Amino acid sequence: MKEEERFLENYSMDDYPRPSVTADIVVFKLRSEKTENFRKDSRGVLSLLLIRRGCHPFKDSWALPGGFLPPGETIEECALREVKEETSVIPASLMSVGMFSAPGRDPRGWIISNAFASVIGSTEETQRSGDDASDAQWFDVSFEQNDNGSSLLRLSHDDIVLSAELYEEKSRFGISSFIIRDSGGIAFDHAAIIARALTALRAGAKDFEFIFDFLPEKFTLTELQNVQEAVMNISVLPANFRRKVAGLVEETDEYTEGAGHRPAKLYKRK
Amino acid sequence: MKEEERFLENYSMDDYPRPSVTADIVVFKLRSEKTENFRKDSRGVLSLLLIRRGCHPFKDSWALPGGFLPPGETIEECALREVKEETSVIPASLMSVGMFSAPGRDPRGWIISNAFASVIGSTEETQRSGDDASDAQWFDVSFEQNDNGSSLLRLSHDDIVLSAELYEEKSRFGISSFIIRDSGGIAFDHAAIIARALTALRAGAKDFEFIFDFLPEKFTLTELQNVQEAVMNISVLPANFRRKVAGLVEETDEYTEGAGHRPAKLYKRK
DNA sequence: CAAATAGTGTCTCTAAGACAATATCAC
DNA sequence: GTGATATTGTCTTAGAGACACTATTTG
Repeated sequence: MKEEERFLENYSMDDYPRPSVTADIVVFKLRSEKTENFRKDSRGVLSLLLIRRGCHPFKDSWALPGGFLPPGETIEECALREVKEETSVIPASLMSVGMFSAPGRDPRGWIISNAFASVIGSTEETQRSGDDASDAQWFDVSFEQNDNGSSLLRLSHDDIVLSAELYEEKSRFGISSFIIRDSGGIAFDHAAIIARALTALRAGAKDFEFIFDFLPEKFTLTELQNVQEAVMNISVLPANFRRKVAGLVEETDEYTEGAGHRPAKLYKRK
Repeated sequence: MKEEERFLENYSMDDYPRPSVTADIVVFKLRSEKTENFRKDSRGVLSLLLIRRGCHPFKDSWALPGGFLPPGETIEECALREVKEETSVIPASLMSVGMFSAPGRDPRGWIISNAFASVIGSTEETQRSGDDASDAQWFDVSFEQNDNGSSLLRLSHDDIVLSAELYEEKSRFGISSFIIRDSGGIAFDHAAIIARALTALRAGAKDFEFIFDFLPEKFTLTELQNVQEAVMNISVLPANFRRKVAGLVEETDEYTEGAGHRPAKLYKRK
């Protein structure tokens, strides 16, 4: 083993070019939409966090939160730390949605990014995060995937609307990636990252992997159904939804009150 | 925009530490097992490609094929190139199984790896790849996942047997990763990479994403079933399997012959 | 009571799993 | 014919989707 020790002593990383590595995170949250009618409940709207860039490149454009991977950290720890720094909230889930490494994706040079999707719950405290600083805002998400592979991503916050146009390229090898036709003003290749994160989120929501993470500890089944519908952009019948999640939840003794209609039993995740 | 140009001119990547980035690939293939009885068909065995390291570190240990990401290449192109160099065959599929970035995973320093799973078909030509050089060999795969989270990975080639012991750590955040208890002599953290690749392969095989890639263009339904069974380590009833894949395949006019039993119709992927 | 949501019962259709039976070739 | 695999038919059961109906609260 002396030989190996000697080898390692002489080994220098500087002999080969190295890229900078970043973690970019798509932070999802469910925003409660206000309603005019006192009897009508609010619907959940899927939203994600964007940050207005204060420095070059893409100064003043909207971009995903993220940052460079420092030595001594795993890429997951890095992503988690960045979410905490940007939202001051610990996310309920974090999933990798793949590497983005196309040459030229960053004008600063050779910078590749590992993208993550993360979900934060909609409790009191998290509702405020990203709202105090004008440079971090929650954008409502609309993502329509067309049958011919093209898709439209619309992110809106008040009168700010970012409309990106993409198409999904299914290469051989089972790797499908989104190509940006029109970034809609979203910085870097972040529109493609968001599209892939949404696809991953919807795949996860189909088997109920993430839907609980959007809600507080105790919730009604209708609230849970709202999450599912907002994430997947579908609508399902209450009776069927309840049957499907019956095995995944646990009753509590508590009920909602004061809503102008029949109270609902609160459930916990099993 | 002058301002941005000036910024980019003054920007230097050398101001921040950067890791080396590699792509490591788990190349899967189905090996035909010889049979003694002239009437009995051969069964397929799932196997993967390992390379005996000729240089430090882990000299003489078995490791996954892979290499450093050079500038101007995407990580997928890099993985694809490495597979071609090692097997002289273009893989039928390539899927990312995630980033491995734990500090200390490589004794040479800060080196992080994007791992891929890839499948090559079992045509005449591919059967020879990896067999000519004694430093690249196909290892039969046995991967038993226990209910308590521990799992046993056994790779064998002739009298070489590598037995690794791992356990699956399901952290919060939905990220589950394999921790190596005993590497079984497999270099670096490659035992954990293989475990994750196998999990991804099995998940894909459940919805028939990859099973066709193991076979030549024309195949019998029994051959297809053998792939499914070898990859998932299960056994299914022929009648049910045929019904399930009926919509995914297309008949041809050709049949197998000379097998000592009823000939089978050849199918193509639809 | 009216409006709105909460929650249950049940019908149909499809798909999965199990099992039995028949078909066809090479030796 | 025998031994092997190929292929089809059908019974049962579980789950998804659709729809109708009942229950409960607040203004």
